[in-house]
Amino acid sequence: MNLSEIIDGLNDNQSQSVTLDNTQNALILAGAGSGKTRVLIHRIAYLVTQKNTPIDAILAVTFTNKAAKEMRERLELLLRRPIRSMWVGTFHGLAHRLLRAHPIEANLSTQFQILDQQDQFRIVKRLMKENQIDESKYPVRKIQWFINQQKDEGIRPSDIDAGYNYFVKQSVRVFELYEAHCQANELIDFAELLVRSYTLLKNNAELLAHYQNRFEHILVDEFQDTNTIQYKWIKLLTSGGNKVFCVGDDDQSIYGWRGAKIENIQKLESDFHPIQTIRLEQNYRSTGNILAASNALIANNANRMGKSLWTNSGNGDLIDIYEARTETDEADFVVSTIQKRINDGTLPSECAILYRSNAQSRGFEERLIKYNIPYLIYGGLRFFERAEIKDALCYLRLIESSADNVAFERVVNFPTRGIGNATIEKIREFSRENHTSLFQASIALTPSLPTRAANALTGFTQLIEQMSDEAKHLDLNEKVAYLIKESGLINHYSNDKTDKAGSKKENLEELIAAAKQYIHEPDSDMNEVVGFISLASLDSSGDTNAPVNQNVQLMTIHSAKGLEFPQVFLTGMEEDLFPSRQSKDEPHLMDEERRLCYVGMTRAMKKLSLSFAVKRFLHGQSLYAFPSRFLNEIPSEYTNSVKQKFGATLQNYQEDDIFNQDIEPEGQGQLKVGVGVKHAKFGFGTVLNFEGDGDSARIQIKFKAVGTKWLIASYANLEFV
DNA sequence: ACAATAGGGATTTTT
DNA sequence: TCCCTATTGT
Repeated sequence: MNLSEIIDGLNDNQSQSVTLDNTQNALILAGAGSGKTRVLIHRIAYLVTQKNTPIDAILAVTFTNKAAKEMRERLELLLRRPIRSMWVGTFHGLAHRLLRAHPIEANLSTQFQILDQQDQFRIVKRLMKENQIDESKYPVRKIQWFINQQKDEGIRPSDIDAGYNYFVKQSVRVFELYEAHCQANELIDFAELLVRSYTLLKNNAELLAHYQNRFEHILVDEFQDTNTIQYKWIKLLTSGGNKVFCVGDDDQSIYGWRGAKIENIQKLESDFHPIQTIRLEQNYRSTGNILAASNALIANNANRMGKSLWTNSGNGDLIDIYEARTETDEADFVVSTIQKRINDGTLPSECAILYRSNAQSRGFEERLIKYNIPYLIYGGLRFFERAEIKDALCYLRLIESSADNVAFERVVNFPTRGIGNATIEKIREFSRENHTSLFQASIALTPSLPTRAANALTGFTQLIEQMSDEAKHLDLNEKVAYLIKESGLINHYSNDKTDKAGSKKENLEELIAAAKQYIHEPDSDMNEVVGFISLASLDSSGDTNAPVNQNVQLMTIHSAKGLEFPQVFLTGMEEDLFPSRQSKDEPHLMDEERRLCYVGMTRAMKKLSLSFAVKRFLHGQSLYAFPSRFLNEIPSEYTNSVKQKFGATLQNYQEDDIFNQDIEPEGQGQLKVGVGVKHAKFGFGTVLNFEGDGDSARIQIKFKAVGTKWLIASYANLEFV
C-alpha cells in the first residue's frame, strides 16, 4: 500500500497529523465535524504500512464499544486485511482484558465478576441496611456516587480524611464495607477495572515492561473525556518512551460530572513534552451560520485551548429561534415543522429533537403520535440491562460458578418458588459466619429449615446442579436457550400479563441469538461463557433490536455527541433547565453547560432550530422561565425569530388556557366545557366543546396523552371526574 | 406472593 | 406529574 492511498482526500492538517513522524507524541485538537475518526484510522494505517509497525504494537483506546467497533471495521477496510490481534477497545474493555490475563497478579481469582451500576446499587444498599445506616439521611444513590467519584480519582477509603464532615464520614464507612465485600466476593465494578489494572501494572515492573515494550504506539480518542485514573493509566503505559497520539476537543468535554477532567487534555502539552499539536478546524458537517453561531457561543468560555471552526460550504439558512408559550406549544412547533418538512420531502430520520433532560421527551412523543410520524427515543434501559436479560444471564453465571453470590441473590426466588426473605436472610447469615458461598450455605442449611422452605430451597439447588450438568456440553447459544426454558423464565414471561407486546419473551429470544453470534467473534483468549457474560456487562450498545432507521430521533444532547443530523431541534432553551439550575452557582459547571450547548448546535448539518417555552409544566407545576443565556450569546445576525404561527398552534393556546384553569364542574356527570373526563383508552382529558346532548352528543375532548378528538357520547363511555 | 397504596424524589449516564 | 420503592393488606 502506498502513501497516496492513505493521505488521498485528506486536507493539509489532516494529512500532516497522519504523517507525523513516528517518534513524536501528538495532540490533535479536532473540532466537531472535522474528521477526527478518519485521522485516527489513517494514522494507524500510516504506521502499519509506511513505518512497518506491527499491528500488535498498537493500542487504540476509545470510550464506547461502538467507536471501537467502527474503528476496527474501517481500519480493516482501509488495510484490506483482518487485524484481530490489534488491541482496540474501550478503557474498561482493555483493563478487563488485562485483569483476565493476569488475575493472580491483580489479587483476584479467575472467577471474578463485573458489577454493573444496578448490581453495585443493590450491594451498597444491602450493606447499609446490614449496618444500620439510615437511608433517608444518606441516600444510597449519593453514597454510590461518592464511592465511584473516589475510584475515578484512584482514591481508596484509607486515603480519605473526612474531617468533621459527617456525610463524608459515613460514605467512607460504606466505602470500606463495600470494598471488603467486593474483595471477598471477587467483584469488580466499572471504576475498579481501571484502578485495578492500573495498580496491577504499577506494582509489577515485569508486566509493565512487557506491555510498554509491546505497545509502541498508543492512540486515544476523545481525550477530553478521560478521568484521572485513565490519564494515569495512559501515562504509566507510555513512560517507557512509547508514543501517544491523542485526539480530542476541549470544547466538547461534557462528562465532567462523571469524573472526566478537561484539564487532562490541557496538560498533555506539558506532561508529554515534546508533543506536536495540530488543530483540525475545517468542518465538513455544518453550514457557515451554524458554525459562526457555535463559535460565538463557545467563545464565552474561559480557559479554552483555542480553536475556531470554519467551512467553505456556504452560510446556509439562518438559525430559527422560536418562543413558545408552553412546552406543549413548543412540541407543537417542532413537530408541525417536521411534518411540513416531511411533506416537502425530508425523511423523518433526518430530523433530531434534542433536549437537556429525558423528562422533556414526553411532550414531543405525544405530538409525534398525534401527527402519526414515526419516531425513536434513545435512552432508558439498554438491552443487557433489561430485567429479563439479567435474569437469564444470572442463571448462566450460576451454572458457570455456583459461588456467584450476586447471581444467586437475583434468581434464587425468581421465578418465585417459595423462598422468602426470612429464608434468604438465614442463608446470608450462615454464609457470612462460615465463609461459604450462598449456594453452599443453602445446601448446608436445608436440613434445619422448616419443611416448606427446605423443599423450595432444595428445588432450587437441585435445579442449578441439574442444569449445570445437562448444559455442560452444549454450545453457548444452546446453553442459553436451555437455561431460559429449564429455569422457568420463559414460562414466567409467557404468563406475564403486563408484558402485552411479549417483548420480554422476544428479548430472551434475542439473547439466544446474541449468544450464537458471540461464538463467532469471541473476545480474545477468554473462556467463552466468561467472555460472553463480561461482554454483557461492558457493552451497553448491544441492542440488536434497533428499529429501522426511518424515524425522527429523540435524545438528550449527551447521547447525541458524536452524531450528526441534517435537521436539529434544540429544545428547552430556558434558564434553570438549560443551563441547568444545579450548574448555576459554579462557573466551571456553567462552562460545561455551554459546551453541551455547543455540542448540541454542532450536531446540525443544514438546519438548526432553537426553542424555549415561557411557561413550562415540570414536576407537577407550571413554572415561568427566562430564555436561556445561551440564546443571548448567539449574535442575532445568524438567527431568525420565528414569528409565523402555525394554524394549529393558535388554537392550542386557547386549549391550553382552558386546560390549565381548574374549573370546578357543577355536579357530577354534567356535560360542560372545561369538565374533566376519563376515557378507557385515551385516558384523562378536558371537554373543549360539544354539540347536542344525551347519548347523541358529540364531544370534543383534549386528552392529555393523545391530543384533541371528537367523540360520540354513546360510544365513548366517558367517566366524568 | 402479589396487588393496591402511599410517600419521596426528580440532570446528564460512553463503561 | 411520573416513576420507583417500601409498606400494607388479602
